[in-house]
This record gives sequence, C-alpha cells and structure tokens, in this order.
Amino acid sequence: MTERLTRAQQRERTVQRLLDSAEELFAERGIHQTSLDQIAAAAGLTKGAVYANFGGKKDLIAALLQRKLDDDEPVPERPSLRSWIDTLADSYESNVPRPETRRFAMAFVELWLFGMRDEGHRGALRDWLRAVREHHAREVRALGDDLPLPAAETAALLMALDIGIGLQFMTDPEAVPAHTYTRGVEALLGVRRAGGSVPR
Amino acid sequence: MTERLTRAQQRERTVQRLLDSAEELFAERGIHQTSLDQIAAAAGLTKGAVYANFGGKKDLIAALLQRKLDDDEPVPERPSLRSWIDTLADSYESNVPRPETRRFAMAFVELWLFGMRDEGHRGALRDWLRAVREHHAREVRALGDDLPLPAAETAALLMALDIGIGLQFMTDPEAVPAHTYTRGVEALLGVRRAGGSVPR
DNA sequence: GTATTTGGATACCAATGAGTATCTGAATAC
DNA sequence: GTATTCAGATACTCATTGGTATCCAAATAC
Repeated sequence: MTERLTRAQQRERTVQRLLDSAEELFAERGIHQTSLDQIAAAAGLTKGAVYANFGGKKDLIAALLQRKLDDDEPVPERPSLRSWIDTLADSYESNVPRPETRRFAMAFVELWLFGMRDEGHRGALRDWLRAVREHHAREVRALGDDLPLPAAETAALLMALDIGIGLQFMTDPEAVPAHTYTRGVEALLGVRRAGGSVPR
Repeated sequence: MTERLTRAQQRERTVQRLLDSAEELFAERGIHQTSLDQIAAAAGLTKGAVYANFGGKKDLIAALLQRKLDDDEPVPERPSLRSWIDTLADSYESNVPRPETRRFAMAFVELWLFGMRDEGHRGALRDWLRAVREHHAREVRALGDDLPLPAAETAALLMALDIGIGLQFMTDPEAVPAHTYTRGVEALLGVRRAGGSVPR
C-alpha cells in the first residue's frame, strides 16, 4: 500500500503537507491562534516534523509566503475587451461561492498583516503583490493600448477592486450584488454600457 | 492639579482610555498579540480596570467595534462633481502619509478578521461597513443622478478602491502613485479626462 | 460623620504554546 | 550486512496570558 519513497521525496512531501495544513489553519483561525501542534497534527505529523523542516514558526510562514510567490499564474491570451471582461466576471462569480476562495482571502489578509508588521517578511509580501499586479498588467496590455489608463495603474485598480469588493462581499454578501464587481471593471476599462440603465 | 470627577465621569474616562489604548495596540501588534496587561498599562491602569469595565477581552473588542460604529461622519454638502473629486483626492493625499491613517487601516483589518471569525461580532462589523457605505452613497447621491451606476453600487466600489489601493500602497508605496486612486474614482464616476494622456 | 458601594490594584491559577533535548527506526553509505 | 545519518516522535521547559479572587481607598448615600 505505502509507496517506497526516497528520503528527499519524503522530506519534500512532509514540507508540502505542513505548508498546506498551515495555510488552511491560518485562514480558518488566524496565524497567531494556530499552534505548531495543530499544524503538525492536521498534517498527520508532530511538532518534531516542523522543527526538522523549518527554523520555527516564523520560518514556516516565510516559506508559505515564498511558495505562493513561486507558483506562477496561467499565461494570458489575447482576447477582445468584451470577452476578457466576461471571462473575468464569470471567473469572479464562479469563484465567489467556493469555500476555497474565502480561505484564500482570509489567508491573504493574515499574511498581509503579518508581513506589514515583520520587517523580515515585508519583502516577500511586496514581491508577491507585485507579481500579481504584473500579471494583471500583462493581461491588460494584451487588450490593446486604447485604454483610459496606463496598464500598470489599471492593474493596481483592478486588484484594488478585487480585494475591496471581496472584503465587503465576505462581510455582507447581500450588500454587494455579484455584478457590482463587473460594473467596476467596466468603468475602469472605460467601457460604457449600452443604455443608461443597468441591465442583467 | 487633579480634577475632581464624579464616579460616572471617572468610569467613562477609563473606558475611553482603555479603548484608545486597545485600538492603538491592536493596530500596532495585532489583537491576539496584545495582552490585556499591555492594554491596561498603556492606559496607565491595570488589568483590574479592564475586568471592572468589560466582560473580558472579547467584550472589549466588541465595545471597540461599537464605538467606531457610533462616531458619525461629517455631513456631506452639495458640491460639483469635479470639486468633490478634488476634495476626495486631496483628502486621500493628505491622509496617506499620516501615521494615524496607517494605524486606522491596520486596526480595521484586525477587526475585520476578528469579526469574520467570531459569529457574535459579525453583526457589528457588517453594520459598520454598511454605515460607511451608506455615508458614501449619500455623498454620491448629492452629486446628481446622471452617474453611470446607482449610488449604492458606486459607494461599494469607492470603498473597495479605498481599501484595495490602501492595502497596496501600504505594502509598496512606490508601486501605487498617489494619483492612481483619483484616476480610479474618476473612472467609477464616469469622468473622462481631457486628452487621452495622463497629465498632472 | 458613618456606612456602603464600587472602580481599580494585587496576587494568584490553570492552560497554552514556542522552543529544546533526547530518542528511535528507517533509509543511505560502504 | 553493518555503520551511519537523519526525519520525525516524545517528553520536557519556561514564559505568557486570560481569567478569578481578594483587597483597598475614594466616592456616594444617609
């Protein structure tokens, strides 16, 4: 039943398991309300495994931040403005109800707070956000150059909408109808809706 | 030197002092990394004062959230679209460098996370965000009714920009030029800048 | 003035959690 | 096959912290 694994494989597997458990628990309960024992237990291990693979709690958090930085996003294509917005909207609406999305958002906020306070982790946080922004900017540039704002600024604004609408939606779903995000994206990209009214 | 205070006054004063200290420490170090001893000490008191005035740590947090809910914002006037945007932009740019602003933002995020996880505090968090949104909506309505989106949605989007740009700026000031927020607001309100380029 | 209430201080407790020291069994080296 | 290494388990420690019990002195009641 149990596969025979080489040492390096075994090690890598436990590292990833620990990081997975940590990310989930950090999102659920918060970084400082999560003990190393809990993280290890959730991964089917003990605290010994944590100290065998990480320098301590802070180091584990750093590794988590780093792992997020490392997994690269899918490559953008070259769609029309309209279809890109539709894709974005669909993706937003299909992601919103998934528990995974909530977890990701909570973990993001946890890591943001942690990075804001810990000088040593600040850099990783900054790089991560830059990478996401850069990814958005590339997508925006692929849309053409007749947009109202420079791609870099548009990217920052799109990300702001994502974060800001997300926070509000999570707190109070009814207060932020699903199409609000889409309307915001359209406005930022300079798209005028046909007719003054608000369809859909 | 010391004023003679009635009991109720004394009590109210210590309550406010404790809340002030708590808010500052929560912003600086985080809710769960701040002990009641630290809060009390920062207010020149001891833990006894906390338990004499609050049910416990959670209750103190609830009171903090409640106090935020209670202090009402200044009343909006009825300016032109352009002047309102300028006011908003000026206010943004003058607030951004103030340490107070950072503290408020960090405290907000702390309270948001706490409220998201604690069912009992969720309501206060929701009400608080609703109040801010409603305030924005009133301002937006005062601008007239020829805006691209309904006031309620515009309000949510403006708040999203505020939060989202703020988070990014705090992490990486150079990455988000000051005018980005203003450009975003203009876009949401349907203002076209004269000339396709980006002046200032 | 005396009695009583009570805001707040002090001393304590039990629980928790990060970090350490030590040990063990399986994987590698030879 | 034997020796060695090392990932991970186990069993501590020591500091911290929320909460409680008790006490005191100033403010109120009469």
